[in-house]
Amino acid sequence: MPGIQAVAELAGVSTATVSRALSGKPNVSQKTRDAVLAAAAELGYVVSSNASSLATGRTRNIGVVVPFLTRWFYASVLEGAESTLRNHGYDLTLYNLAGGGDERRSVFEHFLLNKRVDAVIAISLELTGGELQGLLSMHKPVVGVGGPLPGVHTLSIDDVEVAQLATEHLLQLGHTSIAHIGGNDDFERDFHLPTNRRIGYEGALESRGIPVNPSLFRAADFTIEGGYAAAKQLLGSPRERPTAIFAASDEMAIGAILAARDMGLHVPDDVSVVGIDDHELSEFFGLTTVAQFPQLQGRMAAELLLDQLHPETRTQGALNTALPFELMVRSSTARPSSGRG
Amino acid sequence: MPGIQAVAELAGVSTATVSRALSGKPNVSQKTRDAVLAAAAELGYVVSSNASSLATGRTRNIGVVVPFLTRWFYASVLEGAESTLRNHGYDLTLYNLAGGGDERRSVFEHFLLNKRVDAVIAISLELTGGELQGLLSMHKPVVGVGGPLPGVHTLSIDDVEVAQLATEHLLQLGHTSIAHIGGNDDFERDFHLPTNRRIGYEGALESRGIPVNPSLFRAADFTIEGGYAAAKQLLGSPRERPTAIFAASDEMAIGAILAARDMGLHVPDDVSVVGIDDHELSEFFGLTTVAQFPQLQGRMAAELLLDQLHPETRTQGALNTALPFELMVRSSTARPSSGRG
DNA sequence: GTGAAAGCGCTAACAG
DNA sequence: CTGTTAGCGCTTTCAC
Repeated sequence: MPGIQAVAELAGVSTATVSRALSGKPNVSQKTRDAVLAAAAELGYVVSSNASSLATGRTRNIGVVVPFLTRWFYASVLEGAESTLRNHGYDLTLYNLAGGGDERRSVFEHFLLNKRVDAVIAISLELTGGELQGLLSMHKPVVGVGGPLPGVHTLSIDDVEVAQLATEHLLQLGHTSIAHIGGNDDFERDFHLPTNRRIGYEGALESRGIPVNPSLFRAADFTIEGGYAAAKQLLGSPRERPTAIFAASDEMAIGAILAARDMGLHVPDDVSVVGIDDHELSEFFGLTTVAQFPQLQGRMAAELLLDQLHPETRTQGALNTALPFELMVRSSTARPSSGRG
Repeated sequence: MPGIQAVAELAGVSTATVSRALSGKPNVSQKTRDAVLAAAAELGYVVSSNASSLATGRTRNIGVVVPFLTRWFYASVLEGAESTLRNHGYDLTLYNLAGGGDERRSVFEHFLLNKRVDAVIAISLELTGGELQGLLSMHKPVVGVGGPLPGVHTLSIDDVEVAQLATEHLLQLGHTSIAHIGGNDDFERDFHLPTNRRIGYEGALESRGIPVNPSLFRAADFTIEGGYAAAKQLLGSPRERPTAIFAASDEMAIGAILAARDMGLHVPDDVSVVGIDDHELSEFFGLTTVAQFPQLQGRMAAELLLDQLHPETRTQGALNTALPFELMVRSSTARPSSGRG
């Protein structure tokens, strides 16, 4: 494991010059630079990032905190962030909060407890004032994904808008009896996502003069299983079986499709289903959905952060950036069949 | 951002004592230790892991390389590793190879290029001689999950055995016409997993004197979609429709269940289906499967590594540890119905 | 354009 | 049990 000294000796220059040459600093003659590069290559020299970090105060390592790892959505955001960061020469250290309980505190103390990261990306996590304070007081830029965070750059999708779009698609097809499978309270912490989507849904109905029917709402846990159970309730109602279901996530929407099938109902003839996400399984199920592009979200978060880390390139923008979304119409939605109510 | 010096002054001791007290070293009087702890708390002092790493040569950070992030299986292994590492005070830096192409080389050069990690966990990755060499020559312990790696501690499941168990379950129920949906060549790199599972399947058949019928085999890509397509082929055969399908993964098995349903076949009455993994969706689909416990695998890998990092506690074991697996019988398998062949 | 030297913040002998 | 003193391996003024 040769050090910078060894390279310096081999190249016949000082360690200072080696450092300059290797980090692409301007004040080095081409000739010297070549010699240093050759020497470094010959010895297989690699800088010690610790030593370098200690000297510069920057680690080229950023922390990413996620609430779950095994859900497709979060894994995708993470994937987007990881590849972008690595392409820029940054490492990513991962903190997963899924364990619950003390995990969270331990993670945030970890962050503060070791200045190993230059910055933090928080995915779908509503940081507390204290957590944010801690990070910012150590001059660690923070970027949030999923909702607004006071005083921090964030990226988020307009959940109200997205839900409205999904519902409008159903309305435009002619549905008037539209059920909604929303998120339950456990997910409210996460920027009130269930409430926002429900607001969008209700708003769309009301703007068409359709009264909101509370019995057409069910809360679930964003899983296929949860969506399945909720849909069974909804579709089993003998009196007011809806002709369409808008689920707050694709996984729940897929659960709804499976529930319909199990009840002998045909999608979309008997019931239309629309979700949100564009989950990897959605195409397979022919699910109409509002796509949000999690990998892109991860990438954008990483880029936003890198921007902040390199003020010379800084492109100062608004504090909260709106994320793109798009209605993907597939085969799970159609006009309500005339044969039924 | 107070340094160790500030704490030393406040506590009225030397920096060496602060260091000792804070890292729980034995030679410190209780009284002094308390004073130091108090001072550190008062100042909100946190060690600089860089400085510490530089001085000790150890980073308390370990690198984890995964081939994919968005597949439930890998995410689960990662989750297991992350939580146990963090519980032991280690950070995890993540390297995802899903991008393909140059990613892999860049990652391994990264590892060698910065001594930021103390060790590496490679998940379902058959490292090349060069990659291994590089790591080991820098004295970085490596633990592999998923298959044997020369000269390195590894954890792996006995794929032949697992496949045999799944197939035997079907045989014991009385099936004789058992199809197999295996993995395609893209997954061979990964410790020949498809081949091994196929060997187990064929071995089980042969030991019962049932000839292997090549037309009852289909290769797919481990996804629901792939399993669906393969199963359609298998079940659509007018002459030799199998009474059971053994899929090399739960996702493919779920695809098979959905295919059967779409063809109007009933599971398990018309066709039994068994998979491998115990995927998070398997219970929902009532899928009989051979569970392998990915989170546990991650945890065990982390523990094995920590063992190697702390030789004082070292429990030297075999180079390759067998991972547990277990048949979970649910409702997708039953005796072949007497009404059919 | 290049070298000398002073740290970055901590830990680990070595004394005492 | 505690303090002194070297570094760990690099970067960065400041001179030349």
